[in-house]
Amino acid sequence: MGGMTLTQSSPVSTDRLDACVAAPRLHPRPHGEDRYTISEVAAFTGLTAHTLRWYERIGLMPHVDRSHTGQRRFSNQDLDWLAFVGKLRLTGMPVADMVRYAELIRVGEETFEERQELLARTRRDVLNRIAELQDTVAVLDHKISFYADARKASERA
Amino acid sequence: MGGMTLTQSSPVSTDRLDACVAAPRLHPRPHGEDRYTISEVAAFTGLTAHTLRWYERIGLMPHVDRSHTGQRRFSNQDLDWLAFVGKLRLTGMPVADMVRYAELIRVGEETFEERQELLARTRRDVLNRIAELQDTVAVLDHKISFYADARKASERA
DNA sequence: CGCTTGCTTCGAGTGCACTCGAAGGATCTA
DNA sequence: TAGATCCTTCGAGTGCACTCGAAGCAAGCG
Repeated sequence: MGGMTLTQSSPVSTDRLDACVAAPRLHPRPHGEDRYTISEVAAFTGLTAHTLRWYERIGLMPHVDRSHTGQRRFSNQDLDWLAFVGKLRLTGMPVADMVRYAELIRVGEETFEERQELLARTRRDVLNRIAELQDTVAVLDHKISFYADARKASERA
Repeated sequence: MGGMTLTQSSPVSTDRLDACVAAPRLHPRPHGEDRYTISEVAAFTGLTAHTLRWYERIGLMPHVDRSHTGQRRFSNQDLDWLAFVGKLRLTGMPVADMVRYAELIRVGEETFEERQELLARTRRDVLNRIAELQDTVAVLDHKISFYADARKASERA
């Protein structure tokens, strides 16, 4: 697990309104020089070249640019997208759902509503997940303090 | 996924101090009648009988009682344990780590410290996970409001 | 010029956590 | 006493998300 240093992701592909806004040095190279090779992207994201090609194959990358000879050239937007995918992965969202979202982006602006709904559903799921985890922390705290008390008691003995 | 209705879990096995305390009706049957068959437990937890036996096989169940003829009879404590395991599973903790914890319980009270440490580590991990998820929610909010704005704008047009 | 990196396609392997089925027998319940 | 439920052991299958290797060839770079 190498990195995924990139964090702030802006809406991708069809919505490039804030592509360069409020992002001082989030990308390895500035707009204009953002034509990364696959191994560069692998280094930045911690994903392998194999996995990056696989993402593209299954439709999880909304179209990566190519050099005149057919080599992949990833852009800052692609990096943003990958960072976003990384976040979604952390939520446990199945890859199939991410692919769905990527498809909607490929289709165009008429899918804004559906995209919003998908993200809203995801958001709801993530909040539920957070609640579950907080619940778990409570249980853990309970048990941890039990052990703390027990050990204090045995010291006193 | 059937259920796992049980939620509050009390320290299990070696620490039965609060076994019946502050738990008015958390268990299907009261203390004394808590000798559940495997299919009952399967119904309560949503796990299959296969999975319950598998948990035992790999050491994830600290010793289930048996009837005089060798059939499993689960106790309320076993149910608590299963509920706890369910919570840990939600955190993404690998089964091997849970087995480790179960082993420590089997060994006895001299492992209190190690158990406490293990739980503390887990707690830390869960808190990190929560932070990541909150981060993700922020990204999601960002994108959702982008789509909301975009759709409002297109309505105005 | 040679080495590294990249491309494609194909297919197999990995790790995790189940999940299921079957054989062959014992026990429980109505 | 019949049919449901339980036991054991064994081994295979599933789904997900990679992960890797190899073949065979094109391109980049020092």
